[in-house]
Amino acid sequence: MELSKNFEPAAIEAKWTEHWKQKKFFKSVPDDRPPYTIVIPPPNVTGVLHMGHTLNETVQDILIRRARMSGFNACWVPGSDHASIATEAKVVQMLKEEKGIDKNTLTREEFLKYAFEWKEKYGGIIYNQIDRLGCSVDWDRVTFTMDDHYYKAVIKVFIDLYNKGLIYRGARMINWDPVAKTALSDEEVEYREVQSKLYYVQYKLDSDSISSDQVSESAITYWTSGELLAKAKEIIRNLLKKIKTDQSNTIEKTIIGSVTDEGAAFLSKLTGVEITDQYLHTIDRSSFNHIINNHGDVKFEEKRGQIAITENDFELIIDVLNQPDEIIASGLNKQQKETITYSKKLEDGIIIYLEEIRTGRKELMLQTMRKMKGKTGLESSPTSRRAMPSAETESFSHTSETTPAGTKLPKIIDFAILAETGAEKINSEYITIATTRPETILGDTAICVNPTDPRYRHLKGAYAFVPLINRRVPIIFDEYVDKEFGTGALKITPAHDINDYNLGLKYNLEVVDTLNEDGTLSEAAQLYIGEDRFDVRKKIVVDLEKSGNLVKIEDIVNKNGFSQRSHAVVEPRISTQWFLKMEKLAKPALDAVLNGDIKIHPGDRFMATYRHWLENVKDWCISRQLWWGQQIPAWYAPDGNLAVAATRQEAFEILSAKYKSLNINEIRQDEDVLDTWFSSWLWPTQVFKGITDPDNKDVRYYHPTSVLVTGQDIIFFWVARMVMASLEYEKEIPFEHVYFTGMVRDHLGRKMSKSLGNSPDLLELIDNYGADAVRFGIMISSPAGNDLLFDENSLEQGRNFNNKMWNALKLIKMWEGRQGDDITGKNEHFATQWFENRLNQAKKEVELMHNQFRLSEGLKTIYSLIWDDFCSWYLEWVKPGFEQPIEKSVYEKTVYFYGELLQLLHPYMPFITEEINQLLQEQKTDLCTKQFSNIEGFNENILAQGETLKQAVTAIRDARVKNNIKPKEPVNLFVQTVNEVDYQPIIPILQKQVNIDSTLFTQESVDKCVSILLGKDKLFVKPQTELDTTGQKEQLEKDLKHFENFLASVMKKLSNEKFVANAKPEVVAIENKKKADAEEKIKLLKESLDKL
RNA sequence: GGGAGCUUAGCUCAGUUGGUUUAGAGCAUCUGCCUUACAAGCAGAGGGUCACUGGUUCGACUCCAGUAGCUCCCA
Repeated sequence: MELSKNFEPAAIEAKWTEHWKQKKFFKSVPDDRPPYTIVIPPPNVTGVLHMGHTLNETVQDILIRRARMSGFNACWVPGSDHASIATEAKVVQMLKEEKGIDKNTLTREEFLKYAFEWKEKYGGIIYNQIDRLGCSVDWDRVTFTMDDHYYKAVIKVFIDLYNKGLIYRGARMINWDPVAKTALSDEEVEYREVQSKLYYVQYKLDSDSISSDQVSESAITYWTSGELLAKAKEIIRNLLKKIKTDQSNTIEKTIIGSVTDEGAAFLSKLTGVEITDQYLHTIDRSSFNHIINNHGDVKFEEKRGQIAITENDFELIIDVLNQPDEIIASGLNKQQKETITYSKKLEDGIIIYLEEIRTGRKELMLQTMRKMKGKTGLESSPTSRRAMPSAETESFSHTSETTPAGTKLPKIIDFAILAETGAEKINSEYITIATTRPETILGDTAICVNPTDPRYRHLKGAYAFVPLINRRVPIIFDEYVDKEFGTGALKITPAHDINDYNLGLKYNLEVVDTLNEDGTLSEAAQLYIGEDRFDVRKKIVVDLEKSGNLVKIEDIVNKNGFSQRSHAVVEPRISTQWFLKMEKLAKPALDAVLNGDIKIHPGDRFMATYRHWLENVKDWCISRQLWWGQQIPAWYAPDGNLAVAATRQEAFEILSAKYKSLNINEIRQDEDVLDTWFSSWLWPTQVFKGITDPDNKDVRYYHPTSVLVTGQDIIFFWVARMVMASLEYEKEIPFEHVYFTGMVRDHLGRKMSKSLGNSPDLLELIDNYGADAVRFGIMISSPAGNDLLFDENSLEQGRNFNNKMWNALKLIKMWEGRQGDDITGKNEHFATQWFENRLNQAKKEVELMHNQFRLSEGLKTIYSLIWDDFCSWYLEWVKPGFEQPIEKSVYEKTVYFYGELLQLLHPYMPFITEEINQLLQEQKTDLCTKQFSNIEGFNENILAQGETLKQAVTAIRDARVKNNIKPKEPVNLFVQTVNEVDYQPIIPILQKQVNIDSTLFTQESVDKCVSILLGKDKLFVKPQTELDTTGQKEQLEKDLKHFENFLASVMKKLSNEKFVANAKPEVVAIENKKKADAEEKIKLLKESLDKL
């Protein structure tokens, strides 16, 4: 048989795909074997596979193929989801462009007919791609989220959750896509930075509403004792957050302090309020642990719920305020104790002053000062003058009252909390707000300022007028407002901003919805009615300027929400939608992951994300104003009362109980459909019909599935919700493992996107490189969870690998016809023995990596096993001379080894391995179903001999190059070693590999040779021609230098008494051995140098 | 603004409880080879203050803290 020069994937891939299908290898039905199940994360039915999918499907195929070859009943369910918004948008566009039909002229039924036609036409693209990639899915189980049974399941779940009281209908602020004219879930909105303008607009104040005495007050911040307490807690908490290291429970503990009389007097003076509250710093449990762990000599005790720290470690404060802004003073205080006083400016203009009183640990203090060098004028003014914060600041001090009497004086911390003074001039005629969306001022119903903001303190109870429409709106005070942003005054538009909406609820503000569905202004806006929001923005700026309300315009970069589907700017909008209460569902879903029932890979990198989301879960808006999807099974009587039921008839029966005279045709079904994720969260269950046919044989066998492979970006959208759905409806987790793949980027690290044109076409890649090479390329550099920088170079590497394997096949096939008798004791026997051990070792490594989902490393191991160990070493070692026969047993072993290698690689590169396996020798079974045999042990000693052989070959080749000894010139070899036995088996191969005539063992150095240090042994290579020693001398000197440096570092360790005393004995022994070895090598090298 | 993570060779990444003969791989680079499986190859080589600053320790790429830069998620 003639084999082509290079491997040609195209025909071979088609052949095997067809063969596998015909044999139904990937069809799975429940049997006695343990199941291994994967459900594909359903891609969008009308989309195409991008590189992210490709990575995903490849990972799944590797897992499922390996499981199939390891005794499992492997089942991989393919399918796709209906992607309501994306698909509907595409169908609408197609109707318009291809048929000239406007969606509005169609009935729902007509539209759906077109949509299904579209799905039939384009839905196959994605399945074809999965097929071409070699994915071993069970095509008999392909599922689509709009299949009849699936549709019913979604409806059933909706009704069930409604009856459980978890689904409700309500008016809420939602994300509105004015182009698709539908609500979007939070996850379907993408935030992007855009260049925009910040408009400063002044609103005239209603002068009657401002009391005059308030205006005259100075701008100093006043706090009530309660406010001060809260503020202090917040500051300390924020500071301590920085040193929070573990995520254990956040039980709050009081750590230090209470106010002294002196401190209380100061606070009273500052606030004008009598201080009765205890002034406490709080700290959370994890910060506390951190301090305990990192300051070993911290002593603390609990007393009346307070813990007094009595440690004397300066570091604590450094940790808390790790970078003081300024050291104000240092020196001795009245009690002749060393003190250091420094300040830290915090947000909100608050300065915290701390005074450290040291009790004799001068050195530590100096050390700390050194740290602060450059930040302070400390060194030039080491005065003993006690710092007195200047005129406008005062300080007070206190000691911890919780320190038990008689104990060593604890550290004393002085502090003062001060308000920064010097606010802007008060304007009692106008209040100026800043906004990026001036068109929304028509919906303003309040202005909000921060209650601690001195600039607006005088406006309590005041009103202002909205420009152009003169609506009188109140000025309200809420902590929510950021004093730093804009003017510190915020206009409130409850109908068009989620935060404003919440404030509206809190302060009972009027809601004025100024927008229509399509993004034009409504009648409620009073002006610009019917005009687009962006046109109005331009116009209103002009009008505000004319009316004298526009103060200034600044450039600003801010984030806008865009619809993931239509890319329109999303409008927050009040709307009546259906919601699912998440809290009760979230709890068990969180527990399942926290208690380890579901294991996330890699490690727990994504645990925090999962947890964070489930602990802060919000109700899920599940309705969408579309036609493509499951229509909400809610039916309305003419007066708006509703019933939730699967059919019109059932709904009618419920409603007619209330309305005796109701006609069945009078009731009307809700127009909206359900969010696509509301169907895909049932995926692991309903692909086995678990919802529509509970407890059926399939779902009992396959569920919970083994592993879910998906991108980390849909932890919320999908992973968490599937856990909820399975726990609710199957009473068990949906999958045991979750494997997160990274994001695929281009080789410059940019996201793949259509607009950048950096997203390659999968089928084109397969055409160019072959599916195996694509799989190889995408896997070789994608450790779990890491982003993958996709580069066609790695596909090239895959293609080269294919050719390497192809050529190895050709070589072995050449030997097939020239098998000779076995010769006992012939040298090739070492090669087969060695490779057998090496193979077992590698198999073990690969198994280990698979168990840890380290697939990329598994592939690397196999790649190097095949290329380096098998092709570069083993085949060269057993290769017979030109036109010489090969021993029969060696040939057979070689064929066997190659078969084993192919099987090991098969899950990663299924096509070429099947093909070569088939060509290697006639096979009874196909590789894809061939079961792995048990892994046998390996002999370390033989592996070590193999290593010696490899090193000797490399070293002698290197010596030849460096000393200009031609490869064709035979040399003699002398080996100086105490382990002759280890050299005996490898010498024949060594001689053959580096063209050695004869080998002798020697006890002494040999003249006129190149000497090579190999471990503790010495090799002398004696050429026939005269030796040029300059190169060799250089090399020897270099080696000598290296070992001398090494010896020095070892000696440094060994001469350290503490090391010898504290380190484990075996570690010391190792160091001693290193020393002895190094000394010996240095001796050998010196000898060699002397000879020259 | 809040949270999570990353930083090791030109590039992409390993480095498994702190001690492995003073850090490994692939790609890229350089040198020599059209050697009878493979030039999409073979044989060699060079290249790293493990981001920075401190701390803990007899000992730190590894543990801790801070700083800087980058990324993602949430708002």
